[in-house]
Amino acid sequence: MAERRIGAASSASRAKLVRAAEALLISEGYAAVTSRKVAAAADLKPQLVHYYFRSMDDLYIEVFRWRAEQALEHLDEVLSSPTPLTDLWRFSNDPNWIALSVEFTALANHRKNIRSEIARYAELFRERQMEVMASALDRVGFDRDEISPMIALVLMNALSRILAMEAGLGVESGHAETQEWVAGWLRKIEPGGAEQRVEPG
Amino acid sequence: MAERRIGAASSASRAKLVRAAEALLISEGYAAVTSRKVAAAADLKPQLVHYYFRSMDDLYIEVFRWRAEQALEHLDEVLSSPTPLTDLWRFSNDPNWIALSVEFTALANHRKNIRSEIARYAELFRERQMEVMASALDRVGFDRDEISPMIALVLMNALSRILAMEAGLGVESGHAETQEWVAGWLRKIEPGGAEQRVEPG
DNA sequence: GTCTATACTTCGATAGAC
DNA sequence: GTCTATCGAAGTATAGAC
Repeated sequence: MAERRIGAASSASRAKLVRAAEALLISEGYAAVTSRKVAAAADLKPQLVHYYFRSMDDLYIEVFRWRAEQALEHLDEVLSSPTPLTDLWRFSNDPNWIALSVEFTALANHRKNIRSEIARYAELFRERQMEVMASALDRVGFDRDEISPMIALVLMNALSRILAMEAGLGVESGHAETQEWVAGWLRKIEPGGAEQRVEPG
Repeated sequence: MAERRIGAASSASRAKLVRAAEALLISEGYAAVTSRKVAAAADLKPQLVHYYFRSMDDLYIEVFRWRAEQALEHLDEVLSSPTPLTDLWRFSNDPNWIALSVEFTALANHRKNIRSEIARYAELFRERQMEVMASALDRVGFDRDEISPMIALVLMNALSRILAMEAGLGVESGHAETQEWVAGWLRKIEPGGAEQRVEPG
């Protein structure tokens, strides 16, 4: 049978749908991202979702790609920041980004297409962030045999994500103490970033 | 209007539904946990789900409570283990537990009832795990001013969860190195647990 | 290229039979 | 106390009009 026609990638309606879907994903979760709700939020007819996207999964993937590309560009800026690690820490703490991550992780666990797309970008992120971490540690003169940039990166990433996720749930035990510990390290490595530190919690 | 009647908590059918729902949650995600699919997996009629649970959310919460209570009991056993930290690390790495965590975290972000239930248990877990961590560090004679048990706990928890989540997605950069780093610490603190270490990845 | 009318599937939930 | 018959709402997706 003939393939159903798909709307142009440059369409304004299409872009509206992607942005509406992202907002819904963050505020209500992937199960609430239905063709009807997305269309309503974009002020369009539900059937348009299926005209511009072959399936709902395709729409999810488009949302992810759009945001991931934005994040990669942001990482490029961070790389030339005077306080890259502090910026990196704050970036991983962004509530919207965390909410999206949770949704996509859940989705990815059960949809092969989405999983491979996320894995691809996750490797890109780690690669890009490694440049940031390695150059930051080098600049302060840390010995690579004592503190591995990769381990430091994975650690920082894990901490920021879990702290943000827990904070979103209202779990706070140990957060203040851990945030202060991280802040101490950041002050040591990037004295300039200290005063712009985000409040813990 | 009169409240709909709800089946007895001791019912065998009810228990079958909870277990079927958990299996579905892990294998297909919360969006796939519908009354019809749960009933089919439990070999019961779909309407029974609504007889035993006021809503689907109530069923999700019941699944969570059941598994969380099991986890708390497990933590009690770990507390008296010769290698508590190694056990804790392995526990947080359990793929089924991680999959459930991801699903419930996503659910909790958008459902107040579920969120408060998860937050409640998360605090209980941290409390119980703090006993494990503090006693383990004390036993080896670590100085609490140099290494805080709470920070060590949050760190270990964050690492194990993120590593397991990423591994589930197929993301592996830096994992071997980080796993080995953790294993090194565990060997230092719990020499007995080294040879039973789980393979990284 | 863009959008609408419509098909038909599956959902949560309740009222009522046993 | 247990289970079934059934409803109305909501879901994805396609075929066809403009």
